[in-house]
Amino acid sequence: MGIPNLLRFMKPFIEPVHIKKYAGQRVGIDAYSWLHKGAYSCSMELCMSPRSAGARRYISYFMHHVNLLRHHKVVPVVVFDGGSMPCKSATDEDRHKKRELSLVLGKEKLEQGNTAAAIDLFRKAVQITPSMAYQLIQILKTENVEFVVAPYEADAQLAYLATLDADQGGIAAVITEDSDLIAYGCTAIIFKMDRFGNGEEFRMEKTLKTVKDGLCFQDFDQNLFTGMCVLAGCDFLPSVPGIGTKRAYSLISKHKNIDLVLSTLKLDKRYSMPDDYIDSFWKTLAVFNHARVYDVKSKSLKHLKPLEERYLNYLAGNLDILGPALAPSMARAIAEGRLNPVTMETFDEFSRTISPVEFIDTSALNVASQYGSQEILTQESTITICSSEESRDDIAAFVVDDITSGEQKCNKGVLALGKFLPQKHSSPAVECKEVKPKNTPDNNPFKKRKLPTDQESLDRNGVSTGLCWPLTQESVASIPNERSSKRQSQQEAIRNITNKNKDERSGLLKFFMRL
DNA sequence: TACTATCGCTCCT
DNA sequence: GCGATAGTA
Repeated sequence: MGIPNLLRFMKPFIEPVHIKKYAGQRVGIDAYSWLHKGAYSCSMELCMSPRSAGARRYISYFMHHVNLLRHHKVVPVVVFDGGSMPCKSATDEDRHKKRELSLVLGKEKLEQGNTAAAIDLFRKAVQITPSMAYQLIQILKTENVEFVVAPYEADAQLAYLATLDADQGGIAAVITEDSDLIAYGCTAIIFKMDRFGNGEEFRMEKTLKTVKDGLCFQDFDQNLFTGMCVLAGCDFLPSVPGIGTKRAYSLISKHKNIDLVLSTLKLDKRYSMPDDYIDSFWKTLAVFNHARVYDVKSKSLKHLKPLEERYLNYLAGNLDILGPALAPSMARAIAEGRLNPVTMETFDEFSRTISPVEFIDTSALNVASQYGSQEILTQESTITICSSEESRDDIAAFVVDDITSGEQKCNKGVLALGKFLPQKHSSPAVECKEVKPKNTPDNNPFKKRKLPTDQESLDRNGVSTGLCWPLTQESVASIPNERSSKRQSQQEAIRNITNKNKDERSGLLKFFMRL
């Protein structure tokens, strides 16, 4: 997903960093990145028994990283994606079917005793659901970790927070795996952060100043830079075939004017630019520049950057392409994690809060007994609960894994998280009612990373992870909306087969024109 | 030759 | 996302 190849292209401007560099500062986290990685470690449980303790290991993964940050005196600010409308485009169905297929095949392999193959398939079937995000939010609340649910894209929200001062709720950098943050003009981004806090840092300001490896962005401003990204292809608009990061850079570098680049490209016989490409291009650029975000201070929706007059004219006053405005009370309820942005239902009506005790009790201890050991994460350390004979009902044996030194020390005493110690009578795995799918209005513009489409998918926490706009069915079909460009091309192949006559971009035009 | 497109593999414990 | 490689202007 994001801009294909952008990270590789920007490699000369990306430097190693350790999270401790941001000690004393606030750093934003793209929740999806860590949820996704965490879910990888328990994909089988999420598929086979989503309500089991093991299926919540993704929370352990997430909290380990949160506590790593806190250990280094970094203040984490977790940002979640908003939801999406229930659009049933062909691509969604394809994607959904693929996941279903992976699930079915995975179960088959498991029955046949081929666990390795089954796990491989379960990894392809697993998805991040609103329920998973909500359960994480409960833990974040009890751990006093600041979080916000973006009205639409988490990326835009993070880029916005990066423009604010810390006393306004701003952040000094963003931790993500998504190259879109670069296109949004985010000032400092940490990619590929590992469990020790090592990552790779991109700084926009530095990039626009430095000349390196034959790349020079000195004549670029933020708009040209974002234009280059859009030109290279993004989730909202595929690139003109044959144009990737390098040619996009060359074109912008040569003309230093987007209008000129587009008209040159249109006249270039080597490429075939769709008729509506230029129109779509400007609207996509408008999204990257002015997406709707939530402002914590004023508790209302704002634009990432104030709207320029030319866009106002261009969009003819219709700003819904940036995501429709929401009533402040609703925007706030979503941002604070009280309202499911997919269904617009109150979470509390349907989901039960999981207390940290229950969480650790089930996910750490039960898993420990099943798998040998389980990590519990505190602000200071990673504590491994062992399922050895030493473990008793009331006090578990644990190993403190010092985050800084990497040393393992056997320890049976002081636990910063005394409350996480198991209760004498371990409670059964928490039953969490899933959010019921409800008839959601078609104009619900949310992102569809977490959209349950039927009861079956709910039962296994299944949802798709694509991007979704307030689109008509046909327009949705035209937008590549997967995180991976591979899937994107697969979808396109399928789409071409299932609907040969459809110009894949006509839908996007309809989308823009409809609004 | 330079670049884009595509494939298979890897993320997790 | 990465590296390797196939395809193309």
